[in-house]
Amino acid sequence: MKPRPAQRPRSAVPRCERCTLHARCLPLGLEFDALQSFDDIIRLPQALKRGQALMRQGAPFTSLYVVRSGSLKQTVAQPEQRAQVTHFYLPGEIVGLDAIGEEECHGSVVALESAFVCELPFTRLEVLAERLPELRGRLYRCMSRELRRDQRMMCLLSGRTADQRLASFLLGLSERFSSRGLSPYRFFLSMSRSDIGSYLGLALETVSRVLARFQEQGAIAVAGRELTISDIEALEALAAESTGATRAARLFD
Amino acid sequence: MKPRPAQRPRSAVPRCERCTLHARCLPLGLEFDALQSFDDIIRLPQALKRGQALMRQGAPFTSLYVVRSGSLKQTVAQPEQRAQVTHFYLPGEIVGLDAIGEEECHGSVVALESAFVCELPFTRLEVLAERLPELRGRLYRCMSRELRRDQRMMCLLSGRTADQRLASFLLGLSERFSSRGLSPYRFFLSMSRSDIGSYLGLALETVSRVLARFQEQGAIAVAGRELTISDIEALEALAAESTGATRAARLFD
DNA sequence: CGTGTCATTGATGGCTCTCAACTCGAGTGG
DNA sequence: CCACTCGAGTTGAGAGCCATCAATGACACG
Repeated sequence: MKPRPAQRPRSAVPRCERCTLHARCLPLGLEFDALQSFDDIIRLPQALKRGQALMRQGAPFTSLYVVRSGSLKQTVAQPEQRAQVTHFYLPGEIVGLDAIGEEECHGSVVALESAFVCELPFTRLEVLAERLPELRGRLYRCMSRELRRDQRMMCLLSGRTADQRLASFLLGLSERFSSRGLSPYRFFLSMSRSDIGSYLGLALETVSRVLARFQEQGAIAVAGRELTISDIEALEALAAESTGATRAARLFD
Repeated sequence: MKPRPAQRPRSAVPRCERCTLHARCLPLGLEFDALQSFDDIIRLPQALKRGQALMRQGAPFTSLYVVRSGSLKQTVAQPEQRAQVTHFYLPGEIVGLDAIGEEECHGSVVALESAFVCELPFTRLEVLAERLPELRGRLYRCMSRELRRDQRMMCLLSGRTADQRLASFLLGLSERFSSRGLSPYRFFLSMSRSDIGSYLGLALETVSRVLARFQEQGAIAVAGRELTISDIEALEALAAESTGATRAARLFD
């Protein structure tokens, strides 16, 4: 509520080198002086409350954002369709890569809980990239990694059962939390069942039912949005196994 | 069959400025002398026969390719799953964006028919991009456009019926052919029903059935792989309409 | 003219959506 | 402190879409 009184001095000048996310963020691998330049273009960390929008679909695109803490979701509304969740963003991940080169934001991005983001005005980033080959490389890599991520998602959505989708989703979250130094076995689902369903192409009731079944089977324990993976191997089996008639997955050619 | 005897002199030195795809290709918007540099790094157009692989999943990544003629498909095999078609490439489109910054190719890319591709060795492209800001911008734009394309695909795959997927697919192809100067109403499907099914997350039998039904309804006419769109508005309606209980698509927020 | 691939068509079963009722907890106001 | 409201989540029953299995037809290739 109160407008952060004495906290300002510390965050007034963002310091990437001091950021705990440094190892996972965009400027990874930049030289010291390059990092200084990077600091110069970053805007003050921005606080978002739960439900607050970071960008709105169709609004002019100006900046990329790096999640510093909290989590967000991207939703895309297409004509004649209901809006769908297309992405969840965790700390260290970059929001807005899909709008580069466009005038408008491709989707709306909303905070799922209290969150902080660092703003990277894209025009300044481009100027900086002009003289920092490593930064260009990082950008390319981030984008192509996201392309691969989306393609895995497409594979998941086409022709996998609800069990497989949900198991893969949980394992993916587990891995992302793990690589951020958090527990891979116990974490908080900041998104609703409805969000998960929209993201995975399932009805929210199905999400609820499958989670309950996973719990019966002893693979996980869920209590509201608190999730514990009790048997990760069982979960991996659930993610991999085919519809029942697991006919040898043809990995031909 | 015969190894192109007298044709070589013309294609020996590729000339982007003369290429009929110039308006749709990567170097669009480059100045004349920049275009010259671009010509320098392009390798001889490469011919592919139907079924021949341009890249194989897991092989070292070295180059991007631009499709000059013909069409290709990308397939991605994931552990414990059957391989899936993730992309169809038409003339002017770039193959390999999802492997940038990686050591390995992300998926296999195979020619669906006789095809020509221009090779762009990535290291040389990077060097060139160093001094051509427009080229960097083009690359970013291509990648973010593909990100948006993938996200539309994800929306299509999650929660749309077979009819909607197939109608959207055909409309998408129509538009891509159209923007290449070909007829939007009559074109050749170089991919098999099985490929389409894999791409759309449907069984090949379903693809066949739905196409037959679209024909009954008078929206299209199919004869093998020759496709004619006879009523594009009907097709658009099929792509848009919801499962039957079209409850108002909530475009809230 | 066999052979294989691709495509079509039919019958059946199952996964998941939809509709609906209910529980639970938080926030609000009396 | 309690009743009320609202949203999120759970659970149940039925229907529908689509995958699967299977057989047949079309076509190219050698």
